[in-house]
Amino acid sequence: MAVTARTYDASQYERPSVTVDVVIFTILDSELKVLLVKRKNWPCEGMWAIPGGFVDMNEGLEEAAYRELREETSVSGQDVYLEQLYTFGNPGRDPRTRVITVAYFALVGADKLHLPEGGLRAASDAAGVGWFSAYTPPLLAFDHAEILEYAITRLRYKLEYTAVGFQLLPERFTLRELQEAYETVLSEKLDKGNFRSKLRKSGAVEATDAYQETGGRPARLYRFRDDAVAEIKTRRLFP
Amino acid sequence: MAVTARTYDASQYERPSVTVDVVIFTILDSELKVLLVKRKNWPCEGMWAIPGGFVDMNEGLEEAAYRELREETSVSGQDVYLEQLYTFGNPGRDPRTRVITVAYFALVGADKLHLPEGGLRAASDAAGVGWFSAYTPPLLAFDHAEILEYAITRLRYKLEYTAVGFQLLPERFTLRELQEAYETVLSEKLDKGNFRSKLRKSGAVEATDAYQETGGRPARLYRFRDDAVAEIKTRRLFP
DNA sequence: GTCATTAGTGTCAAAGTTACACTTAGCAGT
DNA sequence: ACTGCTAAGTGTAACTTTGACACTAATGAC
Repeated sequence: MAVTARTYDASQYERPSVTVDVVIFTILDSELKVLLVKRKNWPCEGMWAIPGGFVDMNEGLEEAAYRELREETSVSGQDVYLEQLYTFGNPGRDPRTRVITVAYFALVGADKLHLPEGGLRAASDAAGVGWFSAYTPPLLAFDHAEILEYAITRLRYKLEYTAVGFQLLPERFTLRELQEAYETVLSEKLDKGNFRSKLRKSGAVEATDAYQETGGRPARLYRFRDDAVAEIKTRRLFP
Repeated sequence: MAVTARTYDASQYERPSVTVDVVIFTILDSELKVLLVKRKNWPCEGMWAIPGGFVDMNEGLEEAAYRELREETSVSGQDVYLEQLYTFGNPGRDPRTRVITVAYFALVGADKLHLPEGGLRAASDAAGVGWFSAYTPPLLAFDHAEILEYAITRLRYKLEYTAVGFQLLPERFTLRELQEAYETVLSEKLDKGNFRSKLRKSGAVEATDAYQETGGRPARLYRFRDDAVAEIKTRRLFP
């Protein structure tokens, strides 16, 4: 920070705007979905965009990201995984003025979503909200396609090395559901036996005594053991 | 970016300042060193700080980081590894005004350094420059201790999974020097045989026909094969 | 009962990791 | 010129992880 710069009277310089954008992922219908909002105003009106907003003067960045998340999905802080992604600041990425955006990505369990569809906030710049397939999104405003791509790459990395995938599922889930979530995000088939034995060794989940109906033999429901996260974070969890 | 926020007339809001800070690492005397500057002015005058400066209105973030790097070390873009680290933006991290800083980290080969000591820039906020042990830095200004810690963590990660360690060494190096660089950064002893066989399999280096004197048998000098980087980046290089 | 379907476990070969011992090449002292 | 020291550089064998695949178990439909 401002250490070796020319001596600086802060008030006399033009300053960029700073926003946070939050790439919100969930899994619906066995697909990785991202939440997008439709722009109402110039520029890029009518196009879809990653939700975001200006950082208030007395608000931390993460705080702002949580606020956006709450405004968009009514999901509270405890129920999501939120992580800073990257900061995008090319001059010219927004035609109005210099805007630097700190992008976050969030994982929300489908069960946590009281879908915002129809329940749009009042004083909004958005003309609509919806979940879109993350791999085949509509044409996006500004440089948001780049941000989304970056978020997907990071999500895949995270999933391979940490236990963060649980955040995409309801609190209790079958191992098949978990495996499908991983397969969806990684776009890759995993071996059932190997997936399960690795999970067992990691100690990341514990069995509940409930079962879920399926087409065949009922599947045991599992729960994520959050006290195990710390360990797991360090070693690779899945192939 | 600014999508769902209240309708927004940019001119009427107060805006934060945005800076870039660059954590510059090198290896000197078998130690991981970080470049720090001594602050001349309030606040935190007399304390050491990570070099940084304000982002100009028409300048990209990475561009600004390269500029800082050049100003501080006279090292050009080709000779360094530079990567965005994290954005720190707690209100109150700078007592003067709201400052959001985009932190970068840089790896510079010791041979590239025309040391800035004595050759300080003129119109500077800094009263001194120096290389410090990254693990036992002096008391740092603002939240720079946190930034440094974060940078070290990231550097270690990077080193384990990519071939980025070469950036810390001169163009030609012995395998022992390379191993020592890794050991220094990871703070961990590595096995000579395993280190070498892994390197051989990876194809990351090629032998030159020069040798370097040592206490015993002379050591072959190697060169980094930059055409191999692309592949290596994806798989884990060292234990 | 049989069949279809999905849950869940076990095995084994191939690949990778780790610890450690060995050979090689230069230098210095006698 | 031999001996011993130092550091370069290679090899091997036990162990662990991985990946492919086959097998058994529990339920509903017929």
